[in-house]
Amino acid sequence: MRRPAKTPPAKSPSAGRRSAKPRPAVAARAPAAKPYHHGDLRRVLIEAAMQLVGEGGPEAVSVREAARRAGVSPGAPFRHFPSRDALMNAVAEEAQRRFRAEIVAALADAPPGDPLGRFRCLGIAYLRWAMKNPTHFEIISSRRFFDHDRSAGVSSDNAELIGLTERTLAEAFSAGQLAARDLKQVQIAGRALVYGFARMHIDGHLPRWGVAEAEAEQMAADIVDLFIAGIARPAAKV
Amino acid sequence: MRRPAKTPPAKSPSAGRRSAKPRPAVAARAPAAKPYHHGDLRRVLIEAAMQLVGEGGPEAVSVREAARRAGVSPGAPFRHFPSRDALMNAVAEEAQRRFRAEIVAALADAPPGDPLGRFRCLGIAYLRWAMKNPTHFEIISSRRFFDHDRSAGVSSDNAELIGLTERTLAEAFSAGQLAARDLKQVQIAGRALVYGFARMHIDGHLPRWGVAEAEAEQMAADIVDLFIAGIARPAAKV
DNA sequence: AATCCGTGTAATCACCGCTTACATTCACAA
DNA sequence: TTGTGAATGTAAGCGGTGATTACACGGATT
Repeated sequence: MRRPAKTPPAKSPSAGRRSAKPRPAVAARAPAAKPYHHGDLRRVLIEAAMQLVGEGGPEAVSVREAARRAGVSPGAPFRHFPSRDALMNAVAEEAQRRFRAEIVAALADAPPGDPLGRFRCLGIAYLRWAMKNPTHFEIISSRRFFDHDRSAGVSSDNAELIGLTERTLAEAFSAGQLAARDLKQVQIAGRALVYGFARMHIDGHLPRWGVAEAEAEQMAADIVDLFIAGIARPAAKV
Repeated sequence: MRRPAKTPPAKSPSAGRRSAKPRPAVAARAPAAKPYHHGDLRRVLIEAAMQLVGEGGPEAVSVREAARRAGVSPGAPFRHFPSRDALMNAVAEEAQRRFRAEIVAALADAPPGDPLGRFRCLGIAYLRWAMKNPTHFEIISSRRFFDHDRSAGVSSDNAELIGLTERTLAEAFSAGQLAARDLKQVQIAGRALVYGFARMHIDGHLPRWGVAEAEAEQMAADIVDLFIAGIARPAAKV
């Protein structure tokens, strides 16, 4: 369902697959990770699924299509993922990992002396990634693909990000850069702001600014600055 | 798909339907709208779909299940909706209508003298409805179910809401209640804030506050107040 | 060398969206 | 009153999907 007229009658692209199986060029080169039958189906499936997500969003991912792209039978993926949702979980974890990596990297470039500036940097990096990878961000957002609280690895990724913002905010407060009193409120409001802007961008709720997205990114920065100006101590305004 | 073991073999609940068709009690009472075969299938289908959305989110809606609940054959709905998406569009329009109605009603109760207070009222009403009807809000948000720009009726509903906030904001500015300069930025930031908070609530990104949701609602109000304090002229703070 | 378990295949099931051909029944008019 | 056309619903079926089962293969262990 939900993919009615995609590959019409088109004879199976894997005809005679058995004899001509590509076998990702892992012969006698290196033992690699898992040189079993396929080589590394699990990873290939995740990559295929991520590609599908990038092409048509989460709904465009089907186990069969991922199997097709990996060159295996429709039932093979179920040896690695008990269900489609499990595959999506893996995809979401991978996306979350990349998201976190980029945020942390961006923050590493920020000057350590100005907590509020680092907070701003955090928001900008967040929005930049979300707008550049809308479908992947969509997966991360929706709890349908993993529980942010459970799901070991991802939980720590996400928790680390939240902890990072909390710490940065606390430092800004200690440095006397904040006028706002309740840090928890500020933290949640900040998250809601960037999350909302990112999702508005994804969901098509933003005016159709220039196709170049430069305007959207400018607006993203403006929004973050507006928020920060709102919580900053008047004398310390940037 | 996506509903593997729901109604097991369970014999069709519509056995012998033909003779005992309920016919929504519209015999000689009143001409009603469309007392055709079924009575008013279109509306019944929309209501069934809305119920399904309320039970399991947008993904849980299937044309066949809606038809089942309406007591008609699986193909019948396609006489009224050319596709599943068209049905979802109708559901979304209905949800959007109710959303708009509640917002407007809430604003009608607000004192006309204080634009910024009305703006706050807008945000609170928005969040209250979104948190009380999470799945319906989800449908409204996702552009997959209708283009907010096209889709006649809904477009006006949505545009009206946006226009309302713009006007309220402009009034607040004229009244000297705002410190922020760029009204467009403020408007988008405000929308992003409430949209983000609502979606965080839906997507499970908020701490598990009390089950009573009272805490979430309190936090929602706090967030709105924090934002308003951030854009308000210092002397005019509420 | 024999065995075992992880992996992939083939076949199959129920459910889905959607289409087509056919049956029914209301509405309007001669 | 009686046709007749259009609106509505039914039955059957297509291809696609997630998921399960029985079977085949092959590297790793003994």
